[in-house]
Amino acid sequence: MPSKFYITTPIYYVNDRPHIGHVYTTTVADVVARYHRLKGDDTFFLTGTDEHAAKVVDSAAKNDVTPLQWADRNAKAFEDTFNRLGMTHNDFIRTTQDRHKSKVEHYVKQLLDCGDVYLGEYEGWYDAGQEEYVPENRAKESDYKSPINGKPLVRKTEKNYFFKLSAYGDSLLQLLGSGEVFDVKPVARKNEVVARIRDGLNDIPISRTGSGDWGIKVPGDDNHTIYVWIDALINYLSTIDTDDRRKYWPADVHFVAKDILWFHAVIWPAMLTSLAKLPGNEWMRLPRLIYSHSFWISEGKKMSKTLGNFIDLEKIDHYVETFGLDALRYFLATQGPMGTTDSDFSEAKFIETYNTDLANTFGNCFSRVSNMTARYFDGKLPTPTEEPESAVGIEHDRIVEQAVRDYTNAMESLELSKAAAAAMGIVRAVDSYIETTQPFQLAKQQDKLPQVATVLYNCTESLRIASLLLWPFLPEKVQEMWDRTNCNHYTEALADRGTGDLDLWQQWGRSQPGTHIQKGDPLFPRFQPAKV
RNA sequence: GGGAGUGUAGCUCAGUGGUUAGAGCUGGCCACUCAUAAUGGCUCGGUCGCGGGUUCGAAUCCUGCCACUCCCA
Repeated sequence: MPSKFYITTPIYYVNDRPHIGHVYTTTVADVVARYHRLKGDDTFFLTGTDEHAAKVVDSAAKNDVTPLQWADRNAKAFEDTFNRLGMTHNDFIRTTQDRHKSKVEHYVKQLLDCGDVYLGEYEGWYDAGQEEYVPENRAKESDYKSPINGKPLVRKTEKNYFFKLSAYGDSLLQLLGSGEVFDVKPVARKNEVVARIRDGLNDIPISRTGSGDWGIKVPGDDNHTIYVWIDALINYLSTIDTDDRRKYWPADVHFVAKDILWFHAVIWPAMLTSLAKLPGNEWMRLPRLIYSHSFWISEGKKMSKTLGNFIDLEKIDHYVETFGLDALRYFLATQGPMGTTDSDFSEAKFIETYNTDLANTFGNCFSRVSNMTARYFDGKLPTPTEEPESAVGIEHDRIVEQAVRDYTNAMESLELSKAAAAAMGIVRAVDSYIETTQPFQLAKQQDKLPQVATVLYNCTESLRIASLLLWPFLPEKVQEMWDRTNCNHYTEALADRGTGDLDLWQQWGRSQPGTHIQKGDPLFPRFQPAKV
């Protein structure tokens, strides 16, 4: 049954240049969003930029522009990058936009009015570079210097508005315990969160002073600016808090990297719980799932600019130019750090994945099947003369049915690697089926042509179904394949963030005999590493 | 300092008490030729980090050690 599906990436810190981390999270979210559109779900996929950090003001000053000009420039870099990489987000939210700021003011006002945000006093060790306080035990560990940049921490006392986080520990623990309405994945991350909540929650400051005009003021108190993290979290809600979009809430998945898990798994749901208590806000339920992935390392080592192994935009573009956009998507989605350990982005691994799965398996199998169709049946999909399984006693359509089930289950639980493997399994089964049935031998005997027809029909049908499952990972090349096999109606239905009908499309036997099948160039030319 | 994990074939990983520990990739051999030197089959390869314990029986449970990783508002 089609339903609504709302998926988000974090909004990205606008002072950064887009790099593999941003591209990874967004790609993974895009694969999942495309899967839901393929299924027919009314899908909303959100990404954007987080712009109110104080460092934006500094960078702008250094570059001799206004903060907003600086933010405009860098936000555009993210938007351009995601568009160029074929991301299908439905909206791109910027925290400097009025539509966001007005909502933030509104929600914070509500929290003030209900007493969950109050004026208090905070004293602690402040890391000016990171714009955050460092807890006492960690400050001591790092010798009262910034753990990030080594500059001395400052003892700072300030009046702050606080959010009553301490009031929400028990209800969060209870919700996480059942995992039914609100959950954190993977389980190891959830356990970390639960353990920390059990340690006890303190109220947290949600405002800062002295940030000039940059940021959103605390309603009714111009001396205080809403802490940038609070401002940022609200984007998930502010973007869809309109009459025509409210139906998308709650978010089905917030994809985040492990470094920002706490904000999403504790502070954000606590804020929402607080907001939802207020009349008219009953719809502000908690997000269903926070999914926290890990980091990429590069060529076996932590990425660093000095090591020269940083996967920046230039490097990403290089991979896209050399292997194609789909190859990058496939590599990120299937080899990436969806679990609790970091993954290694290495050129050798990239090439291996590309050649093994895309060139040798998917691309080659399509070539051999379409080529035989051209050779023996004049490029027209032949009419099968027997039941699918009777050709050689292999229940070929059953194999496909099982693979579709495995794929769907994996996708629903966000096991992208497993899902792709299930789709590839269909292709491997076709290769094996061809080996067993030997259509190229049978074709030498005129009276065996009906058998060849059945075999090729079964292969084509299997590949068609595999292509549907692979589309979220490989949209460009799959669409090219659909062009060549008269399946443009899929492309048309899915164009422009449209929706498909996987339940119907994946049914066996929907390919019409007589359909023209065009061989064409290899979908994924095998990559030959330059010999040294 | 406190807490939580991980350690299984060259590589990435699956396998939570029960026959000779598995998959994919890589290497080797064979077959095939429709296909992108592709595909298919076979095969090489592991004292399941190390030591103790529980058990008829442990990669799987307990414990000590070693190594690595992650989390600590």
